[in-house]
Amino acid sequence: MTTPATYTRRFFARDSLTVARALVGGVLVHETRAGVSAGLIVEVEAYRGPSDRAAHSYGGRRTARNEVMYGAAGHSYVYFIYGIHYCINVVTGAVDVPEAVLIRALEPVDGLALMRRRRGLGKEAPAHLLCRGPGNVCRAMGIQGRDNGADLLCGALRIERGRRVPEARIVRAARIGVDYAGDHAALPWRLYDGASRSVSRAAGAGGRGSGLG
DNA sequence: TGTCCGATTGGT
DNA sequence: CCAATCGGACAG
Repeated sequence: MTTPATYTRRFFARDSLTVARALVGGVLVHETRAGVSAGLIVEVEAYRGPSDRAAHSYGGRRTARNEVMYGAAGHSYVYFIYGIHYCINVVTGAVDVPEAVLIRALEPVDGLALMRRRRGLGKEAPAHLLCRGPGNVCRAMGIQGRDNGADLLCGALRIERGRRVPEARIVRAARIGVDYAGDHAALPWRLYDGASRSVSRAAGAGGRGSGLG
């Protein structure tokens, strides 16, 4: 095997919508004592900083929780939500520009058995259900609060270059669970691969078509 | 310290 | 549609 290609700091240091688009097709990898797990990124959401009402950094809000959003791009922003789930973001933009990309779904490519175990699912569980939705991504990948701030350019938790997804397959829609953001809730800043069955339920999977022809 | 609420999920 | 479940944000 050859060494997998990685992204550069500069790649992540762009605006979050641009990075979000470029990350579809990337690969999230996590090496732990339990083993390696990895998945193709098929669904993301861009959170665009202080002007974005849906962002944790809206209005320049800066707390212990979202502090890493203000740091260098390419690091993880992991937070705990609803008393149950973790969500992982990739910090983007320049230092002091608090933007991020939320990883909402992966298409599993490695460590499927480990993912099933972490999810508490049987061996028959379909691959496309393992990392469907941001909470499930973290559960299946073994990502927790201690992974907040990790440098995703290298290390146990990282993002590698994967496949190039054609623009024609990219679906852009409103972000999920941000109704509190008023007008901003409708902006098309959720991007996903319309050809993937691994996208979250909210994105159109689990029933009818995905919106792609 | 007290209260409110969430970038979710899974089942009804 | 709704409950689960608890850390974070903020008012006092």
